[in-house]
Amino acid sequence: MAPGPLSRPTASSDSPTASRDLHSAQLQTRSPNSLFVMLVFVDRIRAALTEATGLPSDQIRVEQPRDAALGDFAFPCFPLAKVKRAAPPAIAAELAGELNANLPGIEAVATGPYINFRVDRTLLATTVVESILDQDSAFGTSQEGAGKTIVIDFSSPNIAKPMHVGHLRSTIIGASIQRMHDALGYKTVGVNHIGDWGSQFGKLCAAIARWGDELDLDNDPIPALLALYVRYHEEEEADPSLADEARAAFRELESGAEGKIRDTWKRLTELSLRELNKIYERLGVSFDLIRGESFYESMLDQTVERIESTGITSISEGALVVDLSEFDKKLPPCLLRKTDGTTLYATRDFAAVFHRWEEFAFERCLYVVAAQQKLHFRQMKIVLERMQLDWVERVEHIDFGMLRLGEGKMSTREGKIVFLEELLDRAVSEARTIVSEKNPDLAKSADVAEIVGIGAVIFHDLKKERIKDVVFDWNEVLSFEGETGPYVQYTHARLASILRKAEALGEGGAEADYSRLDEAAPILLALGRFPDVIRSAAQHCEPSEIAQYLLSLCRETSSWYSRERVLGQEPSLTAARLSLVRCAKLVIGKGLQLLGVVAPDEM
RNA sequence: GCGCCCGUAGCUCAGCUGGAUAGAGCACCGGAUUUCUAAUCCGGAAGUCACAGGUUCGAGUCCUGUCGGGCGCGCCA
Repeated sequence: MAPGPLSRPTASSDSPTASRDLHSAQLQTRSPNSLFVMLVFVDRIRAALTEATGLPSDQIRVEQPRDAALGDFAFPCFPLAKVKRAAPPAIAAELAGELNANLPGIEAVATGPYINFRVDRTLLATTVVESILDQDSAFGTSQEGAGKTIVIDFSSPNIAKPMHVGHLRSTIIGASIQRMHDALGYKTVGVNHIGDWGSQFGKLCAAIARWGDELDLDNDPIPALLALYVRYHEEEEADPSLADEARAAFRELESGAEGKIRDTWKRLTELSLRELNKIYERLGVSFDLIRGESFYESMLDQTVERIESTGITSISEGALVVDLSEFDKKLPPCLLRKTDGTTLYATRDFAAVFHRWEEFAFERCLYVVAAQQKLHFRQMKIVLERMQLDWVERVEHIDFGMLRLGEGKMSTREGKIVFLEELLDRAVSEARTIVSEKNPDLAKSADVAEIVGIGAVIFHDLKKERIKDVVFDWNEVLSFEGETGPYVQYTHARLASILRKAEALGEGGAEADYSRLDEAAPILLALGRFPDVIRSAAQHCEPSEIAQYLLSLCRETSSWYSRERVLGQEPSLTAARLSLVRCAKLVIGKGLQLLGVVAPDEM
């Protein structure tokens, strides 16, 4: 491809989309009373501390001890040292006694300058397990976002180009952010702002006008289009008249005139969308709206007029711009119209954001777009600010790091590229090999291989903080051991297997004795944190928080079930452990679903 | 040149609004399977948290500077 940019340049050098159904059997957002389990304990501790210290409860920070052996929660006494004019360890020792009297079921122990709290194991197990079983699939969800709308612009590839690994990030991250907000009761609108407009399509239409007869667009059209695009670029260098032709074609397109150019463009869009959807389907991604830049075509004039009417525009070197240098000397101007009168990326983004505001009155409008475009969004926000729109703050660029293939940027032209389809195919094929090795008798092994292969790819992309750059490495993506998606899926499958066996053996009917789950305290504490994790991840738009949480939960769980046997114990013990298994499976499954990874019951 | 982002074990990464001896995975060494999937678990070895200052009772975490890497800087998207 061309050296050119993508619609929303992905984390590489090009860009495209997906959705949330397959996977998202959307979180049901019920249970308005859904208690944040750990909050039950933390609130009590905080209240007791308020009582004992006189500090306002919002100033009391209850944290987790470094070492879990110390306790479940901790309160550092340093801030009290000044007020009380005593050494922190002395304060801790003094407070511990008082706290113990006021916190039935929670033990307070002074350790140096800290007070560590340990919840009674039976109380912990009962509270967490019952809370989860009670809320079932609604566990972790809430209604805190009810009545608020979040618009999420993600994936947004350019049409007429193949999707490559660089397009994965926006798609996967955006879809996950949408699911997290769904879980919190927000109304979410996932928008695929596909790149179906701009001078590049002038080029493509001109190319088709010249050589289109040689094309077979019905079968596998994208590579053919790509070749055409590249050819146009090459010949353009020798013959500058091609550039004029392309410009003329885009001008005609943007004029709205019906005719050959417009027909060609329509056909391109349809063909491309069909291809894109194949990938989205495999990734389990869907959109509420597929609105390309062309959707805003009819609004461009009024958009420019609207900005002009606020008096902040000017003409610079023949182009219509908003000068930003008085705001920040370092900032280049924002271009709204080229010398030839046509619009730019920014113009269309303004049209889109105005339209979205009018349609949705969003709480937040998130742009899941590569960090490379920081300047673009910064300029956009400053223009909105200068227009004195009071909703500027709701517009946020959710940026993420670039994906590179070893040296330098990806370049379709130079063949330095990994196509998305190839990546998915290889991952699935690798999964197929491993499935047949590890579990030759598995019934639906082909389905499982698809789930595991794709799961590995998605999880790999989401486990790191999104701002970090990624150097693409086949060995890393195709790894199914250690901190990977398949590891989490495997943990889920084994828990499912235990439940299946219990069912078959008719075990678990007895009344559970939760006092027997003390060995599982780390798991219970982790399970109880889940609702908080979702909330935090959504607020930060950071799927890696969920991925990291799942890894640590799975570590605890795997370690536990390698030590403790569930089936065939005393009935009350088996029942208690089965309940724990049920809870862990539920949370792991739900966490994976938020990431867009399918949780298999067997693999 | 200017601006933004990143810099934690050999490699890839965690480390919540600054808090108690910096945690995982991979790779390496050594163990665990007549019982719920060994895609697993347990143990060992491995770090001057890029460097230098500063703020603080306390800094991997905040501030400044330096170095290294990435990205961006008007008629592309």
